[in-house]
Amino acid sequence: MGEKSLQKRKYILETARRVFMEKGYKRVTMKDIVDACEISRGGLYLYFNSTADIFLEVLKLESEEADDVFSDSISEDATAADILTLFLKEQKKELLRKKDTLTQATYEFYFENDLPKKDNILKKQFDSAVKIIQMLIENGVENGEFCCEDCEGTSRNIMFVLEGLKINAQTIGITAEIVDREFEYILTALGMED
Amino acid sequence: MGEKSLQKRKYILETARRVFMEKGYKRVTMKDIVDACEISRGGLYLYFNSTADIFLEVLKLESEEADDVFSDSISEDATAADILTLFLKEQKKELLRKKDTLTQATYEFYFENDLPKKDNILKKQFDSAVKIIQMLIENGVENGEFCCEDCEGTSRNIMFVLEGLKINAQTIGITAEIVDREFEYILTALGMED
Amino acid sequence: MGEKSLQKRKYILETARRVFMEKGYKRVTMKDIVDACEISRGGLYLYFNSTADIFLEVLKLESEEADDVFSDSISEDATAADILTLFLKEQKKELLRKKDTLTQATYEFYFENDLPKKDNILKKQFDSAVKIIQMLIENGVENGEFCCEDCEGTSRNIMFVLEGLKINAQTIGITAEIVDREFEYILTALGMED
Amino acid sequence: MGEKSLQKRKYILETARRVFMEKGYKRVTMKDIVDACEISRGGLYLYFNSTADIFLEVLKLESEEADDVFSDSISEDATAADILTLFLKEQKKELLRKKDTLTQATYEFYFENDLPKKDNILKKQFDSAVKIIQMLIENGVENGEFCCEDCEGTSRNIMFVLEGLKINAQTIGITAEIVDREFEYILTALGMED
DNA sequence: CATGAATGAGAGTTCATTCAT
DNA sequence: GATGAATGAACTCTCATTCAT
Repeated sequence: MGEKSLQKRKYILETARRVFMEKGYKRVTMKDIVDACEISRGGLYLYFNSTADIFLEVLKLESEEADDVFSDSISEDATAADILTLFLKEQKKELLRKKDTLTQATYEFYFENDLPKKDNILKKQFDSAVKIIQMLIENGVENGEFCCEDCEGTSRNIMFVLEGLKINAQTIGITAEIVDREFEYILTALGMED
Repeated sequence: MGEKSLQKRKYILETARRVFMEKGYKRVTMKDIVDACEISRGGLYLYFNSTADIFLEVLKLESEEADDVFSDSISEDATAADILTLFLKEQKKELLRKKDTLTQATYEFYFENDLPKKDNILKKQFDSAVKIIQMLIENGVENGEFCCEDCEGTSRNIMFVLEGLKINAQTIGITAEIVDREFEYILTALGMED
Repeated sequence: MGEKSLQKRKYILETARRVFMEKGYKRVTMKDIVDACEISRGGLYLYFNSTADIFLEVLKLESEEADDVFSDSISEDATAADILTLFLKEQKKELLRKKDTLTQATYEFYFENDLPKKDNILKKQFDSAVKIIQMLIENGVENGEFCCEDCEGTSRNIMFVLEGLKINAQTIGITAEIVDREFEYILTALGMED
Repeated sequence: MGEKSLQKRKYILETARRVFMEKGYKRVTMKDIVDACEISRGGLYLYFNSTADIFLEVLKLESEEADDVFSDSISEDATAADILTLFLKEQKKELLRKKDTLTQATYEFYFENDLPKKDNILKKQFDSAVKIIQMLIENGVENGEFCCEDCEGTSRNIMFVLEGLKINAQTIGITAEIVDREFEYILTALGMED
C-alpha cells in the first residue's frame, strides 16, 4: 500500500471515528461510513472488510493517542496531587461529553464480539490506568500529600468508580454535580480537602 | 383486553425476556421473539409494536421483581453487616453470570433510545439502591458494626463500584477474585474485617 | 405449509424451470426468478434459499416426470424394436431442441456442486436407462428382432453415445443428420435395417 | 506488440490456463487471473478484454499442442492396434484426471457463448479426431488387425462414446473400471481381444 | 383475535472496468 | 507500457411491517 493509500486509510478511520461517536457501534453500517467519507461503496472495501474491522482500527489509534496524553501530563514536574487532580478533571470533561465519545460504541463493540481475551485493548487500558494511579498515590503518600493504607486497592476503587460513572453517563445520564461529588469523596478519602 | 389476552401478553414478555438474556437487545428481531413464543408474526403485533416496546415492558416487570427481592432480604431480622454481606453475595453471583442476565441488553437499550429522562427505570433503581445501602450503613454505624464518616458518599461509592464491575464483566470480563477484592476493600473501609 | 403455499411453490418451480432452460444454471440469479415469477424479493426466500436449492427441486420434479414418460411407452403392447425406435425418436427430438432443455443447466449444476455422490439423480437416471435398454434388447434378441452378443455392453454403448450427442448438441451443435447417422449405426449393429 | 509483450502475453495465457483448470470457466474472474499472474489489474486489460477473450486464446494454444501430441504418436512405426490402444490409454488418463483438465471450463465456455459456428475449435478437434481414428481403423482392417464393416461409423461411435465418458466424468463421476469396460466393448467390436 | 404469506427497503459484498499517474 | 485506486452496477439475503383470510 502506497503513501497515498495510507493517508486515505487514515482519513477513513478518522471519518469513521466521528460516525461511531455519533451513532455508536451497532447502528453504523458500511454505507454510513461510505457516505461520511464520500467515497464509493467498493472503495471502502479496498481498505476494510467490515465495521468491526474498522472499529478495531479506530480503537487502536485511540489507545495510542491515549497513551500519549498520559505521558504528556506526567512529564511535567508537578506534585502527585496536581497530577491526580488534572487526571480527574480530564475524566470529568470526558464523562460530561457523553456524545462525541467512543465510550458507547466501544461498549457495544465488546458486547458483540465476545471478548478477544488476548489483545484486549480495553483491558490493557484499564489495568495500565490502575497502575499509573497507584504509582501516583504511592508517590503522594511518600510526599505526605496523601494518606492511604491500601494504595493498590484505592487506585482500583477509583478506576471502578470511573467505569461506573462512565456507563451511567451513557445510560441514565450524569451531571457535573454527580461527578464532583464522587471525586470529592475519593479525594477526601486520600486526605485531600479542597 | 380480556383476561386471556393479558395472560398471552405476559407469556410473550417472559419468553422475550429469555431471548434478550441470550442475545442482548440489538440483535433481537421481532422474528426471534415470534419464533421463541411460537406465535404468528401478526399475532405479536397485536400486543407490541417493536422490540423496544417489548423490552421496555420486560424491564418494568424486572424492576418490580427486583423490589420484591430486596424487601425479602430486609424483612428478616439480621444485622446490618449480615444484610450487606448477603447483598454483595447476590451481586457477586449476578456479576459472574454474565450471560443469563439482562445487563447487556439493558445497556444496549439505553444506548439506543436516547434516555427517556423521566420514567427512567434504571435511574430509579440506582437511586433507590443507594438509599437502601445508605440506610443499611447508617444502621450499622449506630450499632457499632461499621465505622463511616460519610454514609451517603460511601453508599454511592459502593454503587458506582458495582456499576463499574458490571460493565467490566460484560466487556473485558471479570473473575471471582476481582469481585472479592473490590468487596473486601469496601468492607475494610467500613471497618469490617473478615 | 398450507395448500396454497404448495401451489405457489409449484408455480415457482415451474417458472424457474423455464428460466433455467433459457439461461442455464450459473447465469440465473434469484432476481431472475423473482422477476419471472413476478413476486417480491423476500417472497422467493420464503420458499427457497438459493438457486441451487431451486434447481435441485426442479431436477427432482423433472426426474419424476421422466419416469412417468418411460413407463407410458412401455405399457403399450409393442415389439422391442418399436419401443427402441420410439425411445430414440424421443431422444432425437430432445437432442435437437437444444434450448428449451434443462440439459445445459443440469451439466452446469453438476460442475459447480462437486457431486452429491449419494442421491445423485443424474447417475440414477443414467443407470436406470442403461438397465431398461438392456432389458429391451434382451427381449428383442429372444424374439429374434435383434442380434447382439453383449446386451449389457451394447446398452451402455448406446447410452454413452446419447450422452456424447447431448453434450455436443450443447457445445458444437448437431444436426438431424448427425443424430440419424448415429442411431442407424446403432440399429444396424443390432441387426435392424430400415 | 513487441517481443517482450508477446512473452508476457504468453505468460498470462499459461497462468490463466492453470486457473481455468482449477476453477472452470464461469467462476474465474479477471481478478483471479490478475492475482495468479501477479500483475496489475490494468495491466491485464492491455492484453485481454475479458475472461472470454483469454479463454478463447487458451483454447487455441491448447488445440495446437493437441495436434502436436497426435502427430507424435503417429510418427512412430507402430501397428494400427498399437496406436489405437495408446490413444485410448491417453484418453483414459485424461478422463480420470477430472480436475487438472480444461474439459469442464471448455464446456462452460461453449454453454455461455452461443457457439461461434464458424471457427469452432471444439468442432474441428472432434471432426479431425474422427478422421484420424477412421484412418487408423481402415489401416488396421487392411492389415487384418481389425474387422469392421463401417469404419467411419465405428470411428464416430468411438468419439461419441468418448464424449459421453468425458461429460459423465465431470458430472456423475466415472471409475477406471467403467472406462475399461467401454474400451473393451469397442475393441471387441473391432475384433480385438485382450 | 389470530394467522402467515407477501412486500420492499436496505445492508453486505463482489467485480468488471476505467483512468490519473 | 504498467500500475492499482476508485467507481458503481448488480447480487444475495434479512427484516419490520402489512393485510387478506
